[in-house]
Amino acid sequence: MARHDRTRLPAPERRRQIITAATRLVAERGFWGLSMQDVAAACGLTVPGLLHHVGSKDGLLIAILEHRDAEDARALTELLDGPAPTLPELCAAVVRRNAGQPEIVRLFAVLQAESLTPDHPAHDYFVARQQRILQELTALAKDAIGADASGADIVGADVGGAPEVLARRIIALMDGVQLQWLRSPGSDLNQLWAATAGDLLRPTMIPNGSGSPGHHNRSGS
Amino acid sequence: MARHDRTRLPAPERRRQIITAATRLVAERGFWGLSMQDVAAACGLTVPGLLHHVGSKDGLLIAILEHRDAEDARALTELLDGPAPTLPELCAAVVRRNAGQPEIVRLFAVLQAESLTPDHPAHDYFVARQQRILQELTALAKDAIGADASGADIVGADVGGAPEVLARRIIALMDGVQLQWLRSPGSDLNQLWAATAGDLLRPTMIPNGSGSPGHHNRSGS
DNA sequence: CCCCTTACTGAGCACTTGTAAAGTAATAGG
DNA sequence: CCTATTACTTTACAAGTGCTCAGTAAGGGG
Repeated sequence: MARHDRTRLPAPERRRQIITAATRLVAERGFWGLSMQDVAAACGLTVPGLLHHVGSKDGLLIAILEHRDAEDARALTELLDGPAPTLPELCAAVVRRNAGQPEIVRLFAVLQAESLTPDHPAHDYFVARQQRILQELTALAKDAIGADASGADIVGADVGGAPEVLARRIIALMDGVQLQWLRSPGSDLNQLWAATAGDLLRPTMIPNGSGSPGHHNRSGS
Repeated sequence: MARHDRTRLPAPERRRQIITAATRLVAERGFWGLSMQDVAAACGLTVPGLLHHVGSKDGLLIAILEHRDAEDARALTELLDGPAPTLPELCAAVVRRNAGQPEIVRLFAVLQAESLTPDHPAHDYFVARQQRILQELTALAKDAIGADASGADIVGADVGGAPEVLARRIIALMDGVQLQWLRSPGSDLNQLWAATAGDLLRPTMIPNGSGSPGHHNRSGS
């Protein structure tokens, strides 16, 4: 059990390793199902050795989430460093990114469901996250709708008056599609999203002009 | 700990009590986070007493899921005993029912996420369930599209050719909306669903004419 | 009445859980 | 080279895990 390899690592590096390993394990078993022993073993050190870096099991989860926040913020600002992105652009970017990291998507799917209980250590985190995402998307949706407020709606369906509703719909659809994607191992998230939800945003989704606004012809799958 | 009340119950009744208690606990903590001790305590008996009825922890989960299957089948056939339901009718019925039992919805949300891992005891169950629901909805979607194949599509958005896509979209949307609903305690699922996804099916959704299409007032958060 | 089925308890097994305290050794700075 | 920091181990603990086995007592059928 106890590794005598004595490969002593500097703190930040070991921390990164820990977070990486723990992320995978939490995505598989959830937080309640996570054992510090498994994480420690995956990193080649003992449990107290692990605790030296993260303090406690809750501390480990917090570390994971903070790391993800930082990572996502970095990747997102890099991915959208151009001018202010439109709503469809942002959706496309997010989907494209998520398609490449199923483990991360699963991490959030599992944790999001698990943390519905108020006494889950990540409960507050996910409440705040949900609220933040909803606000951001609502703002973008307002732009998307307002830009085309002339008459024909830019989105494929009736929005119902509030851009918040459009934001909620997008969030719900993405969560649901991602769940389906994760459950069918062979599938591609990009395809699944484009087929299932693409035409809700299609008109402005493709910058280069093949898609003329107004009508979208029903294309084969 | 050990109850001396000696309230001895007949097997089916105790089983029902166990399943009810366990359902609530699994919905809160997931299956990995569930402890037999908690279930036993909630039923006022000891752990071996509980094991006498369900055999093992996995057996308990199986019992829960089987009970839910039976219960859902019963409620659904009762709710739709009329002629063959259209797709919007079925959606409305499901939503209306789910709105009244958030704990059950949460049970499935948590378990569905947790069981993404193949070694979860409910993995196969949810794979099969997902497949079954998709087939059923696809069949209904085929009818819904075919019935209105004349020109204007019955659904609010481009279907993309395959009724399966419409089914997938509905499933995804419902899963996502339910998640949002569960996370904001005050909200009403009926409203949330109508606002977020209603206009995807609205045209045929309301048989009796009170609801004129076009507007629905915005629901609160 | 008795007896036999059965719902249930008590004790205990062989772990595993997260965490604390104290000691060891590798490394960086002077 | 020496010393202070610190990454890490060993040991230990108290509690909790699912589960087994043998026993007890309640309730229904004869």
